[in-house]
Amino acid sequence: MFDEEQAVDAAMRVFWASGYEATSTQALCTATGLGRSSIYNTFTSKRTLFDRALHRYFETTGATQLALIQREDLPIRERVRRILWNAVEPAPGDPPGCLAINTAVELGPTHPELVELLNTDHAPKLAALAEAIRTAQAAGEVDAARDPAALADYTFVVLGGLRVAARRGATSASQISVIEAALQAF
Amino acid sequence: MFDEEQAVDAAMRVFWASGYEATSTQALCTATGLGRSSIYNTFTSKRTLFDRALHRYFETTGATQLALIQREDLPIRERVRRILWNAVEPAPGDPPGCLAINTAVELGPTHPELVELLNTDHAPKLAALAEAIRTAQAAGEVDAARDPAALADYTFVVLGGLRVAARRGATSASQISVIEAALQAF
DNA sequence: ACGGTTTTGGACTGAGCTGTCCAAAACTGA
DNA sequence: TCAGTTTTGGACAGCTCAGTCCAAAACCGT
Repeated sequence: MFDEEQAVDAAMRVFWASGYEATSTQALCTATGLGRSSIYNTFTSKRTLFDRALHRYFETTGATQLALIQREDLPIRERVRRILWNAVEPAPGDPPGCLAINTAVELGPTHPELVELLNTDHAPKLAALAEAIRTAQAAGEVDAARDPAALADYTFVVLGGLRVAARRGATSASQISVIEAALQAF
Repeated sequence: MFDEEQAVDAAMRVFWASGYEATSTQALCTATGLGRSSIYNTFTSKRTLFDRALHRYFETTGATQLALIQREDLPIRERVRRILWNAVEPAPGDPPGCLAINTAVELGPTHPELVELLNTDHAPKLAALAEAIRTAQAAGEVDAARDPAALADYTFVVLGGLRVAARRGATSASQISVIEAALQAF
């Protein structure tokens, strides 16, 4: 009767902004514009809806991120720069930070199955970036002595750090200067 | 009647492990070994106890961190390495990650007064590290063209990223290789 | 030892939470 | 149009939550 994906999207933004525990089912009803029946009929439980929201987040952000990693027309340093820039130019209407990181921080130690979910989303991006760095090394763009997997890991750790900073209201200027500092490691 | 600091310490670890919202007052009673009366008599509310816990976290971790930043007998790169190593060798009995970062992520966007609190703790460490880097530049340890404040900011962003990774159960090996990659930026 | 204060255990309160239920409304195919 | 199914609103149930209260116990200076 209603657009399911649209409802998941609205729920996603609430979880993203406020976290899992702090989000009430009432807040989800308000945000989606649906009644409790509709939500529970369609999504079974708050937790299931959260999982759907997380999957949607992966699909929407993961695809563009992966595409960016594999843009071979750009030098690797530029690709990494643009990955990190996602943390300084949030799309309008998006809450600060990153739902995946919020989830890892809030629920990681207490919900191992979510950690696994986060990892299965993360692993291919990590692998793709490591592979891209390896190619860049062959082309002489990056010092061949460096470990590509470590550099890929490093990149996402910095991205995570930027996303944490965003949750604290870091200024764009500060984020940008951190990115430039981070790129010196390449 | 009981050791107040010890109670705050126990509460701190529960908040640190599970987050603010997911921690019930009952869990705080169990962890501290106190009854509800004692807790509410002494700490007024869950939120006040959380603030106390956060302050305790600042005092215990902030002091050693600041001391490390100012250890002029060590080269700056080594000091930064040791700062970052805090994320790979957690003290036994400490939950994974960092209470300050967990708080920024979980409560930052919805509780601006906590962000302010986090910032007043963070600012002096940032300033001290920037100053230490400036001194290191004068001694020729670090490229003088780099912006000390940006490098200091960068260091703590990486630390934050490592702490997020720790919440996802990152291996020590991965954390260490990220640290070594991060140090290349200096 | 003892009167006065402080602290404690644990029952209690009211609010808010997730999830259920059902009758009415809306939709469907023929 | 109309029987049959699906979806919806909103009341409801059961539970857990943060916080209160009070009588009993523990503590204290003298």
